Amino acid sequence: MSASDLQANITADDVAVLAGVSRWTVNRAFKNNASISPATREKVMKAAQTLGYVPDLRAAALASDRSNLVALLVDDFNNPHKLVMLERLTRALRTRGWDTLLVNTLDRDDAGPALMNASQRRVDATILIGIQFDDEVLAAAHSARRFKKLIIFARTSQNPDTISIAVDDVAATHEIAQYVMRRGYKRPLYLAGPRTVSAHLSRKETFIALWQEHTGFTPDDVSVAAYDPNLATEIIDTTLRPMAAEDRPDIVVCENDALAIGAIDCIKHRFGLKVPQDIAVIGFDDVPQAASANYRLTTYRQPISAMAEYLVDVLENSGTEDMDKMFLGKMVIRDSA
Amino acid sequence: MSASDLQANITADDVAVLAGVSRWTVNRAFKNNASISPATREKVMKAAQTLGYVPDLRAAALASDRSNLVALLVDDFNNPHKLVMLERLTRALRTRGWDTLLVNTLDRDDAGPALMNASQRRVDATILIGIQFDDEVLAAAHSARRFKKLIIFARTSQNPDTISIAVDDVAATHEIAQYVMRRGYKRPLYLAGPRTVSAHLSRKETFIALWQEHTGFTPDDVSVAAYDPNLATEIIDTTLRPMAAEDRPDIVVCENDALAIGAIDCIKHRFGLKVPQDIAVIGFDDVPQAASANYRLTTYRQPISAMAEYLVDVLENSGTEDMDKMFLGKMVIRDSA
DNA sequence: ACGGATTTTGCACGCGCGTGCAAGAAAAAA
DNA sequence: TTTTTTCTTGCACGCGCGTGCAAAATCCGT
Repeated sequence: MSASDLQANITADDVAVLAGVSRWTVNRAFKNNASISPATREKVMKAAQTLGYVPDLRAAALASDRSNLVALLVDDFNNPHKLVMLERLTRALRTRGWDTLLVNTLDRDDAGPALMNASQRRVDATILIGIQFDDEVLAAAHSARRFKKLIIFARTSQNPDTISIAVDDVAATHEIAQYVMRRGYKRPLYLAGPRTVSAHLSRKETFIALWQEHTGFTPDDVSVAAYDPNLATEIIDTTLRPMAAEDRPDIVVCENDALAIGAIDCIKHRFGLKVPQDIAVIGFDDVPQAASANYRLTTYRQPISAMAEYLVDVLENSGTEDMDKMFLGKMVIRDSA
Repeated sequence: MSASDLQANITADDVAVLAGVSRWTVNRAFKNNASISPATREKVMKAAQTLGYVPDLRAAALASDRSNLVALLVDDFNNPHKLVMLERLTRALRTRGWDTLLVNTLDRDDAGPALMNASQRRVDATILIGIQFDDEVLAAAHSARRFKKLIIFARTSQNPDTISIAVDDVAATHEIAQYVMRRGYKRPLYLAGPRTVSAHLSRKETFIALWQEHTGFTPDDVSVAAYDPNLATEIIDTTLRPMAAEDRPDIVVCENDALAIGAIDCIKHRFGLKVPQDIAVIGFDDVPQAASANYRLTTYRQPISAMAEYLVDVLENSGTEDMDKMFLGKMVIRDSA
């Protein structure tokens, strides 16, 4: 057993000795656009390989004040769409050299501590995907000047210090409402998720306003406490249960697919009705299940990959201009409406 | 605008000056079991609050060689069970003071780079949840002595340098096989996921061996290339399609719920058959959807929360004893079998 | 009020690498 | 060959905090 076997941490110095260069040259070899000759780089890399050296990103982050790390705060693990977003985001980030700190916002009051958690790691940006981040929390977070960038993903925000990357809900809801009217549905029920404190025009408000405007009739709506299919099943059950058959909606327009899937389950299995013949259902997101033989859900697909790519663009941009961006998705017509 | 407004990074020194103590006392105030008087701690905390100071975990990690960070490598985002695991793991970790680096193993050949990615952050442990980590990759990773701990979660591994935290597949499969026999099913079809290189007894092999032993008859089996419901639907379709009705299996035993859900969709919607009357289905995992009115899936629930807690125990344990552990889950009987 | 036991506080040094510039080497031009 | 120009390489200093120990402060009983 030689002395080198006992050495716990191999540093650039060790590699430098073996390669016969200075420590700085070693680190340069690992840097992408560094000015170093191909010959020395190869020499260094070979030495690094035999020693099993990889640069220590903690030290690099400390010295340079850039961590290439983003925090991803997630508070809603019931919604299957989260898995899609996580995959797309981590893929785009890692492909372009960014690492992801996944922070589970444990409960409603945990948003503050979760943000603090991220800030202790000195991440370059914090990305919020979820619902519990109301304007109050955002303002508090930003006033503490603890975040270089605060990005709200797949959700619009009115907060001026925040970068919001989302689908244009108003345009999307227009398209959905148009479709619903064109197909001749008369009595929509809007199934919404938890109410956020944000005052901006949500999908629900937009839909209801549009429907009123075009038909003079105000649709009913109900809310589910979380974007959870099983909860949606229960809410639809208690909503439809007391209704006479002729009073029932002819379509349930859902804020997203998680709710739509729960609604379909309820309509088919609790009431023995057919979708779309008895009650149609329309969703939002186009989760993988929406395409399954069982649901064949008509929905609206968000361009998550494009949004994720744009998010990395934002990270790489050091300017100060307004980076908010709205995306357009597209309707996916299947059989449920 | 005062000078302090321009200061980018507030450090413990700044707090120390304001609180009238030394820098070390400031950091002690933020440490849990530090020897510090309640009075000074409060004084320090107040100063920290007015300055908006939080300790820099990068520097702490660098100085102490403990990061309180684990890497979570995930390679299979199609399986809805992953979302459950992610939630439970991040919850257990964060509750007990650990942060999570989520690394998306982008494709089959990315396991090595992904491990390297984790190692550059000098994480205290690397957790593998997925399928692409064959013994070869694990051995390579460990021989590079780059990981303090390599944990395989929810999957058994034969690798001796690895800590495996998983359900006892053999016991679980026994229970499932017993149930299937007791209910009088005669012609099971085993629906398995992608073949791993691991040589150990998988659920499939165990089931088939048990069935042979008890009935003398060898059940058929098919494999799906990924734990993806929609893929499972296609495989079941092509498997059943050429069969005469009387040759069809009377139950499909699935390696997990992702496959079982796809199988049910196929049986019901592609063939118009009833579950369980025409063909029964049994799963593994108990994903949230399994409880939905639509699937009512009979399955086997893994104690993910307990396993996650144990994982943190392992992290906090500095001993060298063998920390592998097998858990027992329990069958959840619903209507699908 | 005093000596010793106990708690609380301060500090030198190091963790591994980045920055920006200057010195050195190599290549190109004269 | 000599002189420029260009490319490579080396280095002092600092990033913010932990470790282990010694000095200082506080406490207790008598």
